[in-house]
Amino acid sequence: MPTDHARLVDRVTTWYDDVARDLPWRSPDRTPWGVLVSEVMLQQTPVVRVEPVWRTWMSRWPTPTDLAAASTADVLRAWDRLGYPRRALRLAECARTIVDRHGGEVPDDEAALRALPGVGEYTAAAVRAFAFGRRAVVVDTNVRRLLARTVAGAALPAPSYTVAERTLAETVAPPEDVTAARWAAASMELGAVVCTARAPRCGACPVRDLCTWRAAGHPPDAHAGRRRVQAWHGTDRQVRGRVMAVLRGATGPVHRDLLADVGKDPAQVERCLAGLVEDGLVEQGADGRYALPLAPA
DNA sequence: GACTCGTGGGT
DNA sequence: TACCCAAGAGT
Repeated sequence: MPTDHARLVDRVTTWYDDVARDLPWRSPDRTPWGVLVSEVMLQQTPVVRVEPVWRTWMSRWPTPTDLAAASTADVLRAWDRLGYPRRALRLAECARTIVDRHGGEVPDDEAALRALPGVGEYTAAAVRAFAFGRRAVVVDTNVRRLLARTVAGAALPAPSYTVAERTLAETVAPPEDVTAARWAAASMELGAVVCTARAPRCGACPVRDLCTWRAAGHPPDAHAGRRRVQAWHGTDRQVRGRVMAVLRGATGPVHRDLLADVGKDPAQVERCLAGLVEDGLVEQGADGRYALPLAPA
């Protein structure tokens, strides 16, 4: 099926050249560091929420050296409500690692990128493709869905990333650096704005005539009902989030009494505070009050 | 592999 | 309203 894959790549990349969103980390004057920051922020967080935070962040800490010197409290406040604040800690540690081991420059090879805190298979590939224009097999949730539909004929990919998907993505990715990098950006974009999870806009799709899922009459998700739903109400994550929101908004250390109402169960609040301290997101002073950590973690 | 980890908008 | 889901990583 190389011919079909080549047609898919050609159509999607041509479409992308016309309609790509004008995102700041795609600007011609972008830096590898700016790309890396965007990728970490975009992990599980929508573009619309990341963009303003990214702009402020890059203005304040334009290089890894700048971020490496920042206090943890400043980093966590700048992260604001992007969610999963441990990512912010990892990004700061990532900056320090880049300064210590790579002379302040974002590395461009796979192994060095993967060794950075907060950088996994996806992010390493994305940085190689988007920051350095290298061929990398970039597979995120958008690409998984796009390939599931167009090639595999399924409504949605399997709940967890499979070897078969990885192999398929490797096969579809074109061999040349420039084309592969374009395909990486274009396939993600199509999944994000047209081939969406809930209400795909097939009428606007440049490859609708090639789509196996469409040809099969849009069969329903075979994994429906077996997908684990993310619990939220009453969970530790909700309580942790409330604690972090209070501490971000506080000007100084906060007494435990002011944190009592973030959860119904005092034991849960206690457990969450201990976990946040353990994670390096919160510090408890000698007087017992809580605050965002001052020194770099 | 199964779990955990935030937040807010769309349907 | 309740649920779904978003450029994943680390344990």
